[in-house]
Amino acid sequence: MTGIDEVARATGVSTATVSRALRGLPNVSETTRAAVRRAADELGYVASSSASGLASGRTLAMGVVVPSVSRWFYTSVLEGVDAELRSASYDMILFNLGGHRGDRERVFHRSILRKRTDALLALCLDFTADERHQLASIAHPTIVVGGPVKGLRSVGIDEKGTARTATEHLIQLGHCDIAHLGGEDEEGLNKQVPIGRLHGFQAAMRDAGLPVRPEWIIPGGFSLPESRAAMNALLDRAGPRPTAVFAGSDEMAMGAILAAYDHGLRVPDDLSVIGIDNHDFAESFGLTTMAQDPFDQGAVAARILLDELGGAEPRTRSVRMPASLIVRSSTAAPAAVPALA
Amino acid sequence: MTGIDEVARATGVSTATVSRALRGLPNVSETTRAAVRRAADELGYVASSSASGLASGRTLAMGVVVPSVSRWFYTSVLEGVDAELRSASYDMILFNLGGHRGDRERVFHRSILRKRTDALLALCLDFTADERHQLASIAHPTIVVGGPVKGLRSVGIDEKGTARTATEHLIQLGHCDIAHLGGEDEEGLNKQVPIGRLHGFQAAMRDAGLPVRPEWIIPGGFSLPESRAAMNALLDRAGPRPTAVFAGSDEMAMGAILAAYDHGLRVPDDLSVIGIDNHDFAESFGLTTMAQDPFDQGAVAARILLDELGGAEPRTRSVRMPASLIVRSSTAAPAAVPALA
DNA sequence: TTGAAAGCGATACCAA
DNA sequence: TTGGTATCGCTTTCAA
Repeated sequence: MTGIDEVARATGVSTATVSRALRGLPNVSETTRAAVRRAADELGYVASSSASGLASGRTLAMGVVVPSVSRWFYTSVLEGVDAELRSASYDMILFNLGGHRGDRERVFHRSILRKRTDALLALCLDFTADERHQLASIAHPTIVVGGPVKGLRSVGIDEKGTARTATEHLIQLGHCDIAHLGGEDEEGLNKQVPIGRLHGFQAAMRDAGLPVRPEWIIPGGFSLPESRAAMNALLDRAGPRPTAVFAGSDEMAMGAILAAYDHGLRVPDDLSVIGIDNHDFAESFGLTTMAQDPFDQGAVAARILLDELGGAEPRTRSVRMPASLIVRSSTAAPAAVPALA
Repeated sequence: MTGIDEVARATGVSTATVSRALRGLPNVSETTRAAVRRAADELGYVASSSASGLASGRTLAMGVVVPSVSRWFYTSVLEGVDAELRSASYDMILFNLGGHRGDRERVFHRSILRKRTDALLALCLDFTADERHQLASIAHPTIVVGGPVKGLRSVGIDEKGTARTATEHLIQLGHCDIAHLGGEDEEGLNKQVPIGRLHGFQAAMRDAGLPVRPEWIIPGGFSLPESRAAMNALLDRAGPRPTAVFAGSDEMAMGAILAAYDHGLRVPDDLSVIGIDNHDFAESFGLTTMAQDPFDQGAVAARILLDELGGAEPRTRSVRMPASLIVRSSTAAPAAVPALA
């Protein structure tokens, strides 16, 4: 592998100058810089990340911690983070918790402390006191996407407000019997997200003077199959059925739609369904939803970290990103009751 | 940040011994090792990856190149790779090409040469001659998942054979008018995958003496929305309609199912649909499919690289992984024609 | 604008 | 089994 001294030799300058020239630092004559660049290209020289990391104290890599990589929201954020890192020539080190409980330790103890990364971006995680302490002690810029998280700034939508708007959409259409498909999330993930959505639902119902039936608040695990099963179970029960469902995510909403089909119900005629996300499949399903843009959220979060690594003043406040209603064909006024709007 | 010499001082041994003790190398008395471990824990010491990388020449990180992170197959492979890396205490550096054309250069020139990684695992990529040369010149263990790729070993299913089996399933049910929803992939991705599947389809049709109508071979871009649109276009056309569709992936198959619904067709009564993958949603869609296990494929590929990094003999041959038919409710005999089976 | 030389924090060889 | 020390390849003062 070509080393810096070979480039220096080829150019007739010192290694110090080569280093400066290649990194675009000032105080290098343009002629020298050009010569160095050419030589480096010809020799195929690229600085070793270990060596420069050791010498400079910066790895030019960002750690990204994800709960899993198989959910639309996470991968979309990842794409956004990636786009931003790319533009800054930063590499991404991906820590996938993927249900492996004990693995958090790997991230917090081994990797961060190993100085493999310059900063850390976490998705939808909740941190233990110990972990938060760990993070603080390293003076590593850190941020969370899909918050909020106690003691850390985050980037994300207003969970409660978004859920409220979704629910109000159904109420305005004239629905009174509304179920909520919620996302009971796994241990260690940020429970504030599903909880915020539940609270928004309850608040909207309360404000409209509508009853919230406990048995109509069912867990969908943020997944289509689980939601479909849960919704089917609800529809199987004797007694009155809801005329609408507010699902805490589009994937769950799709599960609800399929469950409606399973029961021979038409959407939106017999059952209205609204979700949150604007998932890639939402349009295909004709799904009315509260659209958010996780790509953007990831990009914004990454940009904040990069700016701070670049010397910018740390921003302490969280960033609230927008969410907006997109009406498609999965919601309509209930069959018997005329719309109020 | 705690350094190795602080641990050495605290323990009363040399840094050399600390290094050996912590890495589990032989020739360290158990008493010493225990003492060192304890001191390291107390001080919160973890070796700097830059420093050890520089000194040892190994980064304990693997580069993983993905075309994008928003397709089920890729993320599933990623989970498998991750599981294997985790067990070996390797970190994952994720290079997401994500449609950013020029970005391949980043991977092949900057990152690999920068020695940020010890090995490289690529998903469904096709390499240019230059890139292949680049890879070879670094003596970096490399492998591809979702091949085959000229000049590189790969891990993947028998594309053609799998497609043939899928098509034969439809033929055995009595279908003669079969369309193929194919995956015209993007530039730079491995075209062998969609091409292999197309060839398998054609071969099965030919062997059965069935005609292949060019206008019934339509591109679905490996995506649900695109496939739904393409399928809708096909169903819109005047003239005879196919009674069955072989989709090159489950996501495309789902698009076909939704298109059938768009046209008021019932599945499987009016249209049978089969896919490839056994996607997370396949069961919910009642989709008959050729199941493959990308998680496993990723794990196997990662294991091969890790073994070689551990000193194992390089394996030169590609690995063929299994795929098997799962019959669900999206396929049945055509309405008019009785099943042959 | 450039060069010389001192680290950065581990690893690995050679002695002991 | 352990310690001393050269070394990995670059960055970064400090001088020139």
